[in-house]
Formats: sequence, C-alpha cells, structure tokens
Amino acid sequence: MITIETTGFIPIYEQIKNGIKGKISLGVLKANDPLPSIRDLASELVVNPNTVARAYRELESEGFITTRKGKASFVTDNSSSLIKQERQRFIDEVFERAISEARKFGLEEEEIRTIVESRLKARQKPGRGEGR
Amino acid sequence: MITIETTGFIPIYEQIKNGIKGKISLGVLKANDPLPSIRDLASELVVNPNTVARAYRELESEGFITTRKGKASFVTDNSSSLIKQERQRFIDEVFERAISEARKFGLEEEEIRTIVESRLKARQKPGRGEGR
Amino acid sequence: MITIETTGFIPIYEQIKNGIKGKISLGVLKANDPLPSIRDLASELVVNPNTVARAYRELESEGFITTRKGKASFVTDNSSSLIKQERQRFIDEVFERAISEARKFGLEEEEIRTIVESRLKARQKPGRGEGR
Amino acid sequence: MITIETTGFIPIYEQIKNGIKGKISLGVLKANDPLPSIRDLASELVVNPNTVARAYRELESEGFITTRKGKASFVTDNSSSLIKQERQRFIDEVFERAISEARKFGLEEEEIRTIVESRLKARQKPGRGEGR
DNA sequence: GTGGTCTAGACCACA
DNA sequence: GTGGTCTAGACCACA
Repeated sequence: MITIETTGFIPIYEQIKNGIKGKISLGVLKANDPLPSIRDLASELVVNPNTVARAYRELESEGFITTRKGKASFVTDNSSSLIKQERQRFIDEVFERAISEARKFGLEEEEIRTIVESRLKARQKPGRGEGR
Repeated sequence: MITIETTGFIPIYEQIKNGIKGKISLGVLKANDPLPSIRDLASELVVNPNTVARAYRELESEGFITTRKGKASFVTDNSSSLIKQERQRFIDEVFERAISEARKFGLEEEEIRTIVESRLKARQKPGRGEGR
Repeated sequence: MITIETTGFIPIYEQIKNGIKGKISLGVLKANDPLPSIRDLASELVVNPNTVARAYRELESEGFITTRKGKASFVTDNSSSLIKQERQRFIDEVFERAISEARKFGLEEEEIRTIVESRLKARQKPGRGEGR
Repeated sequence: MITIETTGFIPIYEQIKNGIKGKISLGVLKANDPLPSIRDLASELVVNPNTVARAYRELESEGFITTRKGKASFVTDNSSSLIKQERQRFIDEVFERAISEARKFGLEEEEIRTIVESRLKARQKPGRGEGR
C-alpha cells in the first residue's frame, strides 16, 4: 500500500503521512473510509507501531483523519478539499528542491528535462513498475 | 557560498557536503583550490564549527578533499572524476524521488512536465529568483 | 571489553574501532550480534557518548556494522571477510612500525627477536599479565 | 636523516625527538656534536620550523641537548647515559604495544613470530632498505 | 590562525 | 531505551 525507504533522511512517519495523503488525493481513500489499524499497517510496513501512531496523530491534527477511541481512524469529510490545497504546494516544493539540487551541480535546463524524461520512461517499463 | 535549510530533514553536514560537491562539479572549486577554513565557513553559515568539521572529514574520507593540519583543506586532484561518478547517480535519485512523490498524488506524466517547466521558468525570472 | 589508553596519541574513537574490529576478528562478536549500546559502552569506557558514536559511525561507513535507528548496531554479515582483509595489513603495519623504531635505536635483528620473546613470555605469566 | 610519517597519529615533533634520540643511541650524534639548525632540519623534513623548535625544546628539557642562544644546539655530555636508561623502556613499550594489538586480533605467539621474521626479512632486501 | 579530538548536554526520530 | 544531530566550548598539534 505505502512504500517506505529506510535509506535517506526522510522520517518514516513523514513517509507514511504522505503515503496516506496520496491515497486520499488519488481517491483510493474516500471520506469516511477506515484506515488500516495501527498494528496492521505497522506490521505490513515492518515498522514500529509507535511510528504509525505518530503519523496518524499528525494526520489527525492536520484534519485529514479522525480517530474514534476504541474504534478505528477514518478519513474526514473535508479531507479531499484539504488535500487539494496542499497538493499543489507540496508538489511544487518537491520539484523546486530537485531542480535546485540539479542547478547546484551545474545542470542546464535541457539536461534537467532529459533527466525527467528518462525517469518518467523508467517508470513506464512494466516489470519495473512503481516499486523501488 | 552554500545555502543551508534548517527546515526539512536533511542534516546540515549533508547539505554542506553537497554544497561543496556542487561547487566542485560546477568548476567553482578546482583541483588544489583551498576550501574556506572550518571556522570561517561555520560563521558564514551560522552553524557550529563541529558541523562543518564533520562535513569536511567525510568529504576527505570520500576522497574529494585532503586536509593538511595547521594549513587548510584542499580539493583533491581526482575530485572532479569522483564527482562525475556521483553526480549522475545523485541527480537521478533526486528526480526519481520527486517524481515518485508526484505519482503518489496521482499526477500524470504531462502534469509533471508542466510542473517542471513552470519551476524552470520561475528560476529564469530575474529579481524573483525563487529565493535560495 | 575494550581497553582505552588516554596516554599515547591514538584517538579514543580509533581505539574503540580497533577494539571492536579485534572482537570481530576473534569471533567474540559474530555476524548479526548486537553491539553494546552507545551509552552503555561510553559509560563502561568512561568516555563521552559522542566519542563512541563516532567510532560506530565510522565502523558503519567501513562496512563492519549496520545500525538500526531506535534499535541498536549489529555486526554485518560480511564483517569477518572485511576484517580478514584488514587484519594482515594492520598487524604488519604495527610491527613494521615497532621494528622501525627499534632499528632507529640501533637494535640488531637478534636483539629484536629477544625483545619479542621476552614480551611474549611476560604475557604468559599468569597473575602478572603485563597490566593493561 | 630522520624519516617522518604524516599519516598515522604520532605527532611530527615526537617523531623528530625519537629520530634524534635514535641518532644519539646509535652514536651518530655524540656528546657536543651540533644539531642541524632548526631551519635546516625543518626544510629538510618539509615541516614547519615551529615543529622542529618544539622537538628541540623538549629534548632540551629532557636533558639530551642544550641550546646556546644565538648559536646552535648541541648534544649534552650525559646524553648517552640518559638514552641508555630510556632505550630499553621505550623499545619494550613499543613491542608490548605491537604484541598487544596483535593479541586483540587473535594472533597466536607463533603467528607473531612469523610476522616479526617476515618484517625483518623485508628490511634486509637491498633496494627496499630503511626507507618507507 | 587552522584543523582534530573530546566533553557536556540538549533535542529529536524511532522502538 | 537507542541512535543521530547539533551546539558550546575546551584543549591540543601544527603552520
């Protein structure tokens, strides 16, 4: 469901948060849908339940999900409108950062376009897929 | 010379390392050029000298610079060939990550291209310069 | 577990590294064995945790151990083959240095052999054990 | 005259001190012989004059040499008796340390003897010589 | 002045 | 509890 990278510096709870926001953005998770339980998701991702709990806690405080004690967590009604606000800003930032790194190493615009194309191509190839 | 973001998750020493690798890649720092002293760079970046020292130490153990005690650190002769090896891998990884995030949020290839173009445009505008 | 000399010029973090490499070489630490926690080892050796952390960090970057955040550090699977490569070189260097010092003071080969024998004897004597 | 290693952790001034003590021990430098001037030795060893100055200063305070202001430094009359006292202790310590390192890595006595022999052999070979 | 090591101690991510 | 990063600051080797 969600992919986690343990290399790199992005905290796991952050990757989980983004994974879930992504699902909401994609419509895979819709308003009032239940999220997997903390334990289930933790064992699926092979991470500590505390880590998932932190992701859920922050998603709740940002308004994307609500947690009913003793029950489960659910996607909030207004989640998709919240996502819309955040999505553009988030994606822009991600690419801004990537391009900024590329420029630090002296890549020209045209080279950046070439890299992006080659990365997009790499993802099309069946068998390679979305994985990583 | 180098920009540091204290938001975000990338450690400062890592940003310094990448900043310097970038300078070498750009040719701003050439073989045998001296690096700024640890103390100077630390005060310029407003970070602790130990943090710069760690960046330099790791750059040395990776072969990019050599340090002469009591003198300074210098770019190694083979630094640019080392950089060439690392540059492509690093940039690929950065864009792979960005595109991966975008796909999580359901962006199509064409939308990704549009974002990249708009980010590239934003950087061209003089005076605006997108910060950093 | 590991002995540290604060006299002499070898940095503490280096002595810790060598101590652990020695344990791996001896088979006292085997693949996948956990290392003592940074804090525990630091308090045992009466050094600052940062110093142990540096030793562990360098051992990790040299491939001898891996660290799982929040958990512990573990001996890597290939550690013993790495050690084998390094052991001979390290020991050779150590004796090369010792003999080189002896020659500076004019010791003949036969005298060097005698010294080595006497040092080996000194270590056999139970109860005396040559300190350290 | 004296060999310096800039790799390794032993300070240069210490290596210079030992080099000179060695010369005295060997009889190459005899009582009342003049030492090379600080500047000369520094340029010969390609080190900073301050470093040589420190070595001389410590040799003086240990009684091996005397420095006459404006003139040069000379080997003291009692230098060789001082050396005799120190030589055995120093050499013992050097081998004790080497053997101790070897034992940390699990070498048996017989293996240590073999290493010592092979190192002694390596030094006999003409063309390789004392250098390093 | 320049780099290297070390300590003390804080704060954070993760288990 | 365990590792990771960072700061502040001391002290040393060397130029």
